Amino acid sequence: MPYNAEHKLRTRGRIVESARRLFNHYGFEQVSIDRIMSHAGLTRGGFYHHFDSKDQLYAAAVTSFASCNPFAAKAGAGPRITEPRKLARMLVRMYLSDEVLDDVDMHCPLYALPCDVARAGLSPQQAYTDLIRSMAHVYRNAMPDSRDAERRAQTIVALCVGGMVLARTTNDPELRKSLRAAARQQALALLEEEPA
Amino acid sequence: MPYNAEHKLRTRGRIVESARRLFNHYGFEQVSIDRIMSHAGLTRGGFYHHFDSKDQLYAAAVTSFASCNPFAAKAGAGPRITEPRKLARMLVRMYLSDEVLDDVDMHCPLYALPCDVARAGLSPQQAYTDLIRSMAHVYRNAMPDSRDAERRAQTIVALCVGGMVLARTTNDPELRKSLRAAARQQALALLEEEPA
DNA sequence: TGTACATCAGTGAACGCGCGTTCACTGATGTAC
DNA sequence: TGTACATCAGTGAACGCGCGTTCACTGATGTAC
Repeated sequence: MPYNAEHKLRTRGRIVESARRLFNHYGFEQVSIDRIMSHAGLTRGGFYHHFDSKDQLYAAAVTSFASCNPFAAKAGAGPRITEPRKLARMLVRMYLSDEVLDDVDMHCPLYALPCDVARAGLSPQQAYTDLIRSMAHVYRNAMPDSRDAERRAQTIVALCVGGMVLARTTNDPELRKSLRAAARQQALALLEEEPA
Repeated sequence: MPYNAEHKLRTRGRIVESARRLFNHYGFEQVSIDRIMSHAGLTRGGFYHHFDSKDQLYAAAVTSFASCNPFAAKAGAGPRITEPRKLARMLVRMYLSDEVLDDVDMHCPLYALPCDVARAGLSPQQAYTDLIRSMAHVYRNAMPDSRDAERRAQTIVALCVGGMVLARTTNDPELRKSLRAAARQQALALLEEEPA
């Protein structure tokens, strides 16, 4: 058998990673297979030894999105944060930061590809639902139990995603800043708020 | 002079309206000029008597949402609302309502097409910026002057858009409801809040 | 150990199709006389 | 009032390009002997 089994798998992984970054950046339709393959250091033709179609690659890329937390690498740099409220505060600040807005590779699928997913099949939608729930869970854990903790947690998620969607769509740098600042301030206030 | 001036304007309006609905439904790339023209009861060739390019049509479609606001027709059914705070409350409730979520023709471009615009040219981005500003303006007007009225207005916009983006992305009906309910409650609270 | 061979990951040219755009033309309209 | 005419909104065929996909080929690799 030529090449060991791992070799093909590693190449496949490179294609998916390349696709994930490019889709994030430019959207599904705007990125050609040729470009994805070149970006992965390969040529067009080999693509169909790994995937049946561009759609199938898309599903693989979305899955790889949701499974790997984009902030993990960054958060891992400093000391590990275990205190729930500290973690929640950091997540809000990071999510809406200039740093993340400017580095497309760290963009969250929730605001990077929401339209593509709304049109896509069921399995990406499930991955997105899980991602929303896991984000809300982090905020929920940062609050004392109360009747409306879940509502506040979901509000924070909406603020984070809404702030970033809007920042991405406008070309006015001042508005990009102030929209995220407004969302951040409100989200942090919701974390500190006394339980109802 | 053949045809009166109004005639061309009316045709143009039909094209824009057709584009607005189809773009909202299927996304910018997925809808061809041919399809837009057919949908408007015209043929492909005439398009360039009205627009220089598909991008320009896109910008016009986004702009048309703000001016010929689809909520207007719905709101127009009842008595005309002039009191700013009442208007703002109604806009929040309508924006995040089941009714609007289920009727794609009423979707706001801010959450229906955000990914398309991130890559698109300048004029669509400008149209989006204007739309964000005009929404914030409605909320701003509903509040007494204060140091942080603008911030609160922008927070409400982020909540509205974030809530709808997430609702569109998930396939869990309960989550679709609760995310919007959370965003709505917070947005309405911000409208009523005492100025800082 | 060395060599011949089979496998298949990867190559790059080519195909077909759809779409944005162009262009020569048509025919409905308002105007001039 | 009737007719000839100029305008230009709208038509539909055609063009060019890019992209998803196919395919015959290459050459690096592990295996058989």
